[in-house]
Amino acid sequence: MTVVKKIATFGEHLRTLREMNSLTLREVAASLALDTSLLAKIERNERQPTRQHIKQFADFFKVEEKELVDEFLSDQIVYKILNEETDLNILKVAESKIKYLKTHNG
Amino acid sequence: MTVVKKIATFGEHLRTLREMNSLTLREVAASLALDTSLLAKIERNERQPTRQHIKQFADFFKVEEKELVDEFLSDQIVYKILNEETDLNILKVAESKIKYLKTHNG
DNA sequence: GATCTTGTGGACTACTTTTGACCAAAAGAA
DNA sequence: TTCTTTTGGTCAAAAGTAGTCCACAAGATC
Repeated sequence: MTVVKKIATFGEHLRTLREMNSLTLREVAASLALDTSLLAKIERNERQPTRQHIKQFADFFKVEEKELVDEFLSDQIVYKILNEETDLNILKVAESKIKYLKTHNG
Repeated sequence: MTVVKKIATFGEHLRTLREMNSLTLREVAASLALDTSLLAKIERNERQPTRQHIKQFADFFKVEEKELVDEFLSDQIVYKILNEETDLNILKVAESKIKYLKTHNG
């Protein structure tokens, strides 16, 4: 039986990728010309990665960029919902708005 | 048969409320002690309303505050998705993350 | 045409938030 | 202890946003 770690955030995902490759923060940071501390903060979700960062991570760890982008964007949505203390219903509202816009605007 | 206008954004909703009451931007702005231009921008989604604004609008137009808040928050999500050119799938990802967090954290 | 009203929108300032760098210190391994 | 890894605080700079002010365009009315 394989244990699959449930990954909840972009940062955790990133950290998991790094650990799966047995690399240290310093090593990865050096490879990508990033400040070690910045990378650490991104892994702890204390700083947001830029689009450029995400692309770098995807290239470096050989994963799909879209996979990381979606992880990042969904985090943003999660954060907003938890933070504003609303409920999951707004996801439905958002979904229908998007469908409406897509059929009526282009 | 009643024609129901499909409202897609917070701003449009707000404008519709105003027009249903046959009021001008200046009138509403004066009542709420807002700059007319700012109110116009909010109706056109060029400025984001604050929580306080939303409360004022709800009181003034006698609608549920939560209704307006949800409209506003869902707009934010819609904007993010359309803007980042991802797909509806991230709503699913976000939903499962939230459910996961709620069952595992509190 | 002159005037009034309504909504629009540019330009600007002030304010808030966020980033990324730097460095010190904690934590962990050997 | 010593070396390495990770964490965390601080801060200047950059980026983003709000709200104000003013001028203008379109439309209505006289």
